[in-house]
Amino acid sequence: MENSTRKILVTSALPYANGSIHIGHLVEYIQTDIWVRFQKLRGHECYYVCADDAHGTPIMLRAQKEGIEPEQLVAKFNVEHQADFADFAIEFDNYYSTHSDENKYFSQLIYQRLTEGGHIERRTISQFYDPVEKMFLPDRFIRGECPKCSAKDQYGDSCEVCGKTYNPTELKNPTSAISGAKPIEKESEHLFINLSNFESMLKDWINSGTVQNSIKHKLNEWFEAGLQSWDISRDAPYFGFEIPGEKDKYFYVWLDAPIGYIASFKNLCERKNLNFDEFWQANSKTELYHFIGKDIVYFHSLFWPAMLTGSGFRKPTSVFVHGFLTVDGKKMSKSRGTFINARTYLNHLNPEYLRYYFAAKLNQGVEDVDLNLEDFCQRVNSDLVGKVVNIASRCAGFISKRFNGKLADNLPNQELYQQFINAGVTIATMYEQREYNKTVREIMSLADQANQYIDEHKPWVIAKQDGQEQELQAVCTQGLNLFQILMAYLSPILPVMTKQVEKFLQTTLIWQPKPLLNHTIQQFKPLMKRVEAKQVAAMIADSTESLTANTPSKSADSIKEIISYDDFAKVDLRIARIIKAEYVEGAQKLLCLTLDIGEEKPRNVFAGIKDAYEPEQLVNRLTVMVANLAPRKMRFGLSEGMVLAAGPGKKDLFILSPDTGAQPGMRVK
RNA sequence: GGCUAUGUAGCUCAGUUGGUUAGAGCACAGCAUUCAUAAUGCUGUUGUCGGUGGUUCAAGUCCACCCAUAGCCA
Repeated sequence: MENSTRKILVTSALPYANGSIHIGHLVEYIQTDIWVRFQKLRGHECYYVCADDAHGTPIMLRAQKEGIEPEQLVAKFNVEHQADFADFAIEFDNYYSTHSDENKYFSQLIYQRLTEGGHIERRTISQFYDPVEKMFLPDRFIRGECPKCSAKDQYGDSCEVCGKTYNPTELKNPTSAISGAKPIEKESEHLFINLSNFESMLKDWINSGTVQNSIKHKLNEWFEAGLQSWDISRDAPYFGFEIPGEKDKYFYVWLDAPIGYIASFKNLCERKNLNFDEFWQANSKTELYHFIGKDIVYFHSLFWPAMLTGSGFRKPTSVFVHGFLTVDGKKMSKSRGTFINARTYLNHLNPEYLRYYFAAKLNQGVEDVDLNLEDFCQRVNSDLVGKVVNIASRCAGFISKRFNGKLADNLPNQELYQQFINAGVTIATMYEQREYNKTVREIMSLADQANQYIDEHKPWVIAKQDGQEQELQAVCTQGLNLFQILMAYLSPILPVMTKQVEKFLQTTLIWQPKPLLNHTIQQFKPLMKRVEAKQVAAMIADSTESLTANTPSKSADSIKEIISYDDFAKVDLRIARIIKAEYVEGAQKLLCLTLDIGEEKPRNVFAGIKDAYEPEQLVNRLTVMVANLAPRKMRFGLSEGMVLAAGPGKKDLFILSPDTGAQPGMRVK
């Protein structure tokens, strides 16, 4: 380990601004955050930047569906993401968005330099085009029958049934997932980065220890297959940055996404007055690391270094690839309740349980990480509560009660203290190499030693002997000082508990602290509660539930969990008279209903029942509506509630009718 | 389908270039202890090392094939 101060820039992959953060994402952010906190703790100059990945077709379409501008959608998720990260104690130096001025500037600059360097080529390609929505369709938005096994309703790139990969144009009976229309093939000129220009540079770079071995193998395999040019343009309509000098062409989201690392850092530099060039110029002496998942290796170890080199910037020092998260040995699943959103977790459990558990499992490899829920409870409880916190808990009582919070003025076992300090060398190496599982094992074996020390000296026996006060104070002082070192080593993993410990010990934890002697500490308060299996069960139930609410399944719809009357009473249902029903221009499924529920002004509600009812069938009918549902802005106007209907959908939808005698505005209860 | 990983005790994982009776933590059992959030200490049980075949004096470790799981195929 170098003694001099290193200058390090670290990134995590940019989460897509189209959905919530879930515990799978958190593996990476927690892994990165621990590494960054470790570097900072050791006195290095380290910056951790990230951003939302805000561009692309899915975001454009989702915003359209919600009837808002993509900027609004992206802004909403930015706030949500930042709140989730903050609550998991993930501490970015800057969290930004790829939809920013800085990113636009760097995207255009890099493109311009690549053009000048002769790395951009043009080619006309033929793609599926949705004639209704008037847009080219990304593979994921085309559905059809698999050309090989004829499985129905498959994506445009591969078949989930037989695993075959193909081009969307090979699908049988293709339809647009957006409009349902039959797509037509249409030609368009696209821009490509000529990757083969960078082949020898990439080979050298990849074979010089920048990625883990298994990733190197994978990349070499791609080299053998031959590098193809990379399509970096998309046609309008597209949410992204326009390509300078082109008409209706935008940068593909994957071009400006990694540039977001640069942009976010630039933004930080301006706020903190840092030297941008020192970190990004071609011959930079600083270190640059990207933490990513194994699914995006391609972008970060081929395209990205090529883009950087071709535009006169430095390349990453290393790309650190990790595996995916499984829960109880299986892929996260919504139906099993193991697709757990960050916020759902936070509603039930302490974030540091997860930070610790991931740390206890993570290594520098690319294998998947398994969250075994039973193991999670046992591990957290026995390691953190039973071993580590217990050391403080069993010593602090004596110090408070018998010595008024004052520690002894010397350590009875200097040697043991020094042994703990010496272990820091190994622990630091393990942190540096991202072998957190080894770090944790090492720290826990120290915790075992500390407990053995206390057990050997039996303060509870000494406490009952007259004239042994000094001995009692000394043993407890030793125990608490060993605890101090353990917490210092754990502080990158447990930053929140670290703060509580600093308050308790009345000190600031540094990497290898001096013993606290002749020093007054505060009364001990429990630093961490045990995880209870029922909390985990509640979290799983919660995750399972949110699914049934979002995607009603056609078959075997099971009854949801029992709710209280109070929960039910929150829904204000009213009898409504449909005074007007009309088609909505441009809408696939909607009818616009005007509803009288006895209010001064009738309500305007959009209902997805166009296939099931003609407007004239509905006029003057009574039905039931949810009157206190938050109004929702849709592409066609504001919907002020919803009418209730049963059935699987399309033609099979049946709205409710009250019995004769009910009047508009009556409460349904 | 091709490729890349992974598969070791009930659970989570270590096992260096092949070398004696295969390890750790958790869980479990017994004993001790009662300072501590029933926490801690000591002792102990547990394995056809995914399967089959092969190379070798010797294979968890190398080779081939197969099975399972995950990812990638721009």
